Formats: sequence, structure tokens, C-alpha cells
Amino acid sequence: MRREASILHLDLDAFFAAVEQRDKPSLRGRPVVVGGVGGRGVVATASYEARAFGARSAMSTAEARRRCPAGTAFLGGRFGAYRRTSEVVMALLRELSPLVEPASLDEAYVDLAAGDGHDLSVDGVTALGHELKDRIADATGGVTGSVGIGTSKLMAKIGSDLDKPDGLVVVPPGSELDVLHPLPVTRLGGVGPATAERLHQIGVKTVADLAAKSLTDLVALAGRAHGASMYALARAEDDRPVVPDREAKSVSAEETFERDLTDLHVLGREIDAMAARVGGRLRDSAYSGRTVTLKLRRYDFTTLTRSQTLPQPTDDARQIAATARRLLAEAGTAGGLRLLGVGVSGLSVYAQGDLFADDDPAVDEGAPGEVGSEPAVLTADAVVEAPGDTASTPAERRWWPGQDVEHDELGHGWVWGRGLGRVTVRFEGPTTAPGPVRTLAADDPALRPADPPDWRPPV
DNA sequence: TCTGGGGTCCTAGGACCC
DNA sequence: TCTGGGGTCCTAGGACCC
Repeated sequence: MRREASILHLDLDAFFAAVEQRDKPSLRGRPVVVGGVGGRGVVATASYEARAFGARSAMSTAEARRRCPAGTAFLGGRFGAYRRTSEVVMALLRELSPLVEPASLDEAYVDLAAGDGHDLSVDGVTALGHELKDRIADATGGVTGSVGIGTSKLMAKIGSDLDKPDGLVVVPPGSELDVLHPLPVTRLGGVGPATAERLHQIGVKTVADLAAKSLTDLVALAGRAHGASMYALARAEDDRPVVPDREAKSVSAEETFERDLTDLHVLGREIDAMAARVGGRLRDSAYSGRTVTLKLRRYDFTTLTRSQTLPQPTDDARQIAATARRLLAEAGTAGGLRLLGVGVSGLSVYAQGDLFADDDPAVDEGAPGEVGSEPAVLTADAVVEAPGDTASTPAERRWWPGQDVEHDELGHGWVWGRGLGRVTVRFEGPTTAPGPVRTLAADDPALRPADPPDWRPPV
């Protein structure tokens, strides 16, 4: 443990929902839920207004719809917009120190001791934290973040969680155990539902309870690595470094279907589409990998994986798809599958391409996975709709709630809903007043999908 | 209308090698 | 002709995180 509070953790508040409220003025101050909007969707982020009605991350969207009032916006994610805003924030963090470790789009650690000339006293880092929060809000158009600063990653993360949203907590050196010990064990990273249940059975509820247990007990309960980790964290012993640029270990794509699927040809085409995405991302990052993994989730939610390690690394969609198709044929589809996933691991940076492969990307993406299979491109007709989904025509399926659109006369807007051959759009942007709603034909030639709007006010 | 999608890390058993 | 230990690779599953 360090002697100074020199590790900072930033957690952006209800991040996806906050970006939506910034870009969609009519949603500011109102409940917003971002996540899967289909029949089997779950909530990724609920705005604080939606949390007041009980909507939570990881809850099924159906449950969130039951809890939230009419007028709540249920939006699919716009990850391009989230990524752009995240990059703005990460750039601000890198001005503080070269050692910035993003944990996700909305979270990062910063090692302030590696930065230039920071005053690392409690007063100094408190001022730094306030200034950072102001700069983030300015640079993102009002997205807020919660900041924790402490002597370790553990204490920084605990701190950022203590005063959400828009909080700032500095845990002074020496006060770690006072802060940590009253908390429930589930606040420690790595203690999830399964471990918490086993700890409860031996009478451990708080971190103080955990600290009273012997290393031997914890290793017996949770295994060698996990037991030792809990033993140390309960004592606020944490010397994990802030590591920028972690190397990727795997790349994968998966999809839950609106209805369980059994047909091997249909599933084969899904595999081809996912393999094309995985292969494309591998090539974009100049990685290739040797182990292809197929993930299956059956009708009853039982999940299994089948993998095969190839003699040479690959980034070729056709080879990934052919391997995954073989694994699927061996595993079978009895009873129906609700999810398929395709992944590649065992990555290396050396693209060991097949010298004789056709490297035309257009051919690559669309190539069959194996002889006799269907084309790889997933057409709109192959998408199976949920019973409750109002979209029933290909024209309607072009649109999804929250999507950015552009209309020839009406300008920029976003999709509120679709159905009955129509699409409902609110025409507004981040720098406009709340705008008007129009219902248009789903196949209106004047309406088209658009890029996320630029939220920066005109200079 | 129960239960997403992208990851990481760990464990354990069997094969195989020395 | 019997017993053993260590190391690495591969496969499968589980817990966990955001």
C-alpha cells in the first residue's frame, strides 16, 4: 500500500443514459433506459430518474417496462456516441498522468504519482478531483462522474462508489480499514453472488467479518487465488499497478435470438455473420488467434462451450466459421438454442495469413463457411421477431428506438417508435430545444439513418 | 415476455514429455 | 513391467466485472 493517496478512480454516472439525455433534450430530467429493446433484452443503464422507479442494470427490459411509467424512453444503445464521449474523457485523464487504465467505456484508473508535479496531499488531490470533474462536465456537454482517490486501486474504487452520483471521496492514508470494514463483502471486487452466499453461510457479512477469517478458511472456501485475494483485500492490502494498454486475450461475438432456433442452416448463417465480425475486428487490430470457441445457450439457459485449437493462428472469417460450424454440428441443437457465440483466443500479433488465401475483404465477408452452406451475409429476412415486437415489415425493421436519423426537410432527429408501417421521430439535437414529433411512413425515402450528432455548441 | 454482450481470470483433468 | 514428479498444452466450465 502506498503512503499517499495517489490512485484515482473515475466512474461516469449512468453513462449511456447520460449521453442519451445530452443528445436528446426532450429526455432531460425524464426516466431513460438503455439496453436491449427486444423481447429478451436486459437493461444496460438506467438514468437516475428511471432508478427511482426501480429500473436497474441487468434487469430484463420487460421488468423495467413494468416498473417505469408511461413516457419512459426505452432506447437501444448508440455505442459510437458513447465511445466518442469516452475518448474525450480518457484524453482528459491522460493529461493528469501517462498511466491511465480504462476499465470500460465509463470507468478508468489513473496513477497520479506517475504524473507531473501533482500535490499528493489530501487537500491537493481533493482540489485535483474537483477540477477534473468540472473539466469532464465542460468537455462532454454535461456528463458527470464520481471520483474516488486513495492509496490503492481498491480504495480508489471504493471511494468513487461512496457518494454517487457526481461525488468525490478521498480516502486519507491510514483510514483505509475504517472505511472498508463496515462495508458488506459484496463491495469488494471479485465477491459476487456465489462467493457472497458461501461467505454468508459461515457468518461473514461485512469486510470486518471477512478480515477475521484465516487464510486457510478462505482458500478452502473459494480456491487458492480467490481466497488469497479476499484475505489481502479485507486488510486493504492491494498493490495492483495501474496498467495502460492491456493486450487483448480474446475477441468474440454472440447473439441471443428473439426465438429459440434449431435449424442448422439458419444457425450456420448466424455463425457466418458472427465469424465475419470477429474476423474483421481481428484484422482491424492486427491480431490472429489459434483457438476457436463456439458458445451455445440452450432453451433452458444451460450454457456450454466447445473449442478447437488450430495448427496456425487465423483472422480469416471463413476458417473461423468453418471451425465453429463443425463444433455446432458435433454439439447439436436439440431442444433449440437461444444463443450462439463465436470467439477466437490464443491471440498473437503475427498475422500468419494463408499465403494462398484471397484477401479481398468483400469476398472475405461474404464467403460461405463451408461447401454447401448458405451465404454469410445476414439479411433482414433472417431476423426473427419477438411476438411482442411491433415491427412486422422489412421497412419497419430499419428503425430502432433511439437511432439517429436525418430527414430531407425536418433535419436531425431520433426514432421513438415503429409499427403499423410507420416510424415516429422526434426532431431535435443536443443544441436545440426539445423538438416536435412526427410520424412518417417507415419507407419514407426522405428519411435515413444518420451518424450521432455533434453535441458541441457552435463557437 | 425472466435472465445481453463483451470481456478476464481461475480451476481441474487428461495427454504428453522429460 | 513399476512408481513418481514437474511442466506445458488443450478443453470445459464457472465466477465475476462493466
